[in-house]
Amino acid sequence: MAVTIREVAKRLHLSITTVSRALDGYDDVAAKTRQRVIRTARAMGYVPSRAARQLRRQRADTIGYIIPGRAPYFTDPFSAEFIAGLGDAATSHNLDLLISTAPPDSEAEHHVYARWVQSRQVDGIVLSRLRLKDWRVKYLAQNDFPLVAHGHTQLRLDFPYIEMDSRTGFVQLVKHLAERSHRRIAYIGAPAKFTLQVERFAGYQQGLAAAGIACDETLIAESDLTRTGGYQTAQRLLALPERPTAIIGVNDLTAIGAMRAAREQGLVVGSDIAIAGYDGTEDSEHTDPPLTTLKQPIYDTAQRLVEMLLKRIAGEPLADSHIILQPELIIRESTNFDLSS
Amino acid sequence: MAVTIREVAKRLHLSITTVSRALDGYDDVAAKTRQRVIRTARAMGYVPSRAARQLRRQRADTIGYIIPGRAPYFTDPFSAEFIAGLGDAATSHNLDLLISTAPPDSEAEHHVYARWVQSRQVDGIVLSRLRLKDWRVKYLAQNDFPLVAHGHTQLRLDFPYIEMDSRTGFVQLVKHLAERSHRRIAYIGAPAKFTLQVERFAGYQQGLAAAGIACDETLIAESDLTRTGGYQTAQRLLALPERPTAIIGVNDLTAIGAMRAAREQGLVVGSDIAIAGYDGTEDSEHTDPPLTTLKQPIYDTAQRLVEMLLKRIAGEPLADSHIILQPELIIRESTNFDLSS
DNA sequence: TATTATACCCAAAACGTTTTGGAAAAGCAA
DNA sequence: TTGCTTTTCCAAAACGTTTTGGGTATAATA
Repeated sequence: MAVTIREVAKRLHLSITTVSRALDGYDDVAAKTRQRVIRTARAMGYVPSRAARQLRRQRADTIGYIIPGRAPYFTDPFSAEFIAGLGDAATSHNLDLLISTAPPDSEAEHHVYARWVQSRQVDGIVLSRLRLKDWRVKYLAQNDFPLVAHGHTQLRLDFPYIEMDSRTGFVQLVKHLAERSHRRIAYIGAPAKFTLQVERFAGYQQGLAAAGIACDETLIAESDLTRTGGYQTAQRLLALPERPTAIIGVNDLTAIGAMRAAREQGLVVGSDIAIAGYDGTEDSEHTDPPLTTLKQPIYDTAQRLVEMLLKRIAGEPLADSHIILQPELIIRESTNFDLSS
Repeated sequence: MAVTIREVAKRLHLSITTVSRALDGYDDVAAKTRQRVIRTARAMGYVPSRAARQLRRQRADTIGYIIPGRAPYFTDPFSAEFIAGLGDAATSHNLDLLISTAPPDSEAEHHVYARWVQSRQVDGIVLSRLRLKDWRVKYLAQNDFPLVAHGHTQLRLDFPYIEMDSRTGFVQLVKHLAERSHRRIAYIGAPAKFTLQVERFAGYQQGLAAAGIACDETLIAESDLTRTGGYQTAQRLLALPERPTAIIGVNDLTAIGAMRAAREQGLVVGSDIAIAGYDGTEDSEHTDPPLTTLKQPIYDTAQRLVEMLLKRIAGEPLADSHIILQPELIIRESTNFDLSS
């Protein structure tokens, strides 16, 4: 059985109050006593019971994050990198990170959030992949529960977030392609309920308009943010009577799937067809050819979000609660050629 | 403020004992009363305080898993898929999953494990990427703390695990290559402290021996399980006076990095050179060409591990505490050609 | 010397559950 | 009616902390 503060106190012939306060660094305990306490506590391997502390302090020192889990989405590098960022930030602030899985908008998702909020086992929640009308935001705001998000919603609710200006990013990307003589630029998107889809798609359209290219409905397709989804959707696009000369994926995974589809049609990516993605995950560096992408700082964003969340939990004001970052256009061989040459 | 059991009791003019027992399904409360309790509890949005329950019950209903975090490793698909499996299994058993990050064998890693064990905030721990002399296993076993692992160690300690027979897998893989006329088969491994490296490397050597190929030291290199590591290491191997005709990566990421290096040398993977990996993550399907790999059921393994862990925690006997699975050799175009033709 | 300030320590309450060990009420048998 | 079960409920203890509100020496001041 683990050692409790009572045993430490007994060993030292002190009250548990004094032991507690010595360890917490209060100044109403003699320096000498504090030393004794700290030493024996360590020697005895004393670590406060998390549950007891949580109960008394009424906070959990834990933040929560929910990933889609397996079906219908599969784990993607975005989540992995995001979790790494959250985890490292949590560790460095002496927090714990609680993870759960639930498919977006499922019954299970409602359950998990409700449980976490009501049972007070997390002090705050990090959201990603926001949806236009995100019930999670509504729910958490309603319960006055601390949240921060990667991305925003269409709701009239104020909450701290970090967001990529992916619209502008996609405008740049389309421009880049148009400058290389592409006119038939396809777009493989995500379900329309995701904010990221709306933003990126708007950028795509704006980019087309800026380049004076009419928007061709047949070149617009929806997929599910996975490699396999991108692959299947691209197959359809490439089977069109007049196939696109460029494909933009809503994320890198989609683009990677599209590259495979193109190869299987006997097309050489980087000369017959251009393909680009979004995210700038490590994958994109190692594809054949390396993938042009819009890079967002996933890991760092996760870290910053944790810091924002901590401030929100502590009730401190946020210097800047709506942070907008520019993704970086990384041009690689998958698009870096002129179609007409 | 969240609603407590006391408020529910007051509303119903019952004792908190009765409310508690009604909700927990004891049979010493009248059916009618139970209905009333359940209904109002739900109506009031009552959820038991996790901390209070943990404190009283002396268990956390939480399992822990620690990932490397960012440096020096980067998030890889293995972790992502493993976490998805753990998370889904945890959810379906009404558990929580606590995640932390710490670089292998670091000071921080010791800290996290010690804290989790001593503060009783998790009931059990899942380990992956075991090391030959894994201090974590020693430490947990010493403290009689429930653990399950993906892989084993060289220590004389008994604990439940699921393990891949990756040795046999690599033997098959080498055989596959040898049958296609390869004699210069390189191997890019991981640091020797990992069990997986020892096993897979042994399989590589055994496979060479079986094919009557002398082991050439210059074709053996160590990397760090990342794409970038595989890329850099492969560059060195390909710069040898007599370059290898096949490269086996200790995992898919390494192989993916190697593919890139090969392409950059102007080699065509799948005809000039063969490259294969291990893991069978989704990445491997979409590379160019698709990557030959040894597939292991990461997601399912994680799920099964959680179930084993739960039994260990409950003190129930395990029907089978050392499970050994065969990886499946998936032959794709990256190796499926004969060198001499 | 008497008073006050300072330094150090502690008992008890509280956090919100679950569990123990009955007690009261109701039903049944004699 | 009396005694015995059975059913239904509950008071109080316990889990291990932190925090509140003093209390008791010792030192400083008058």
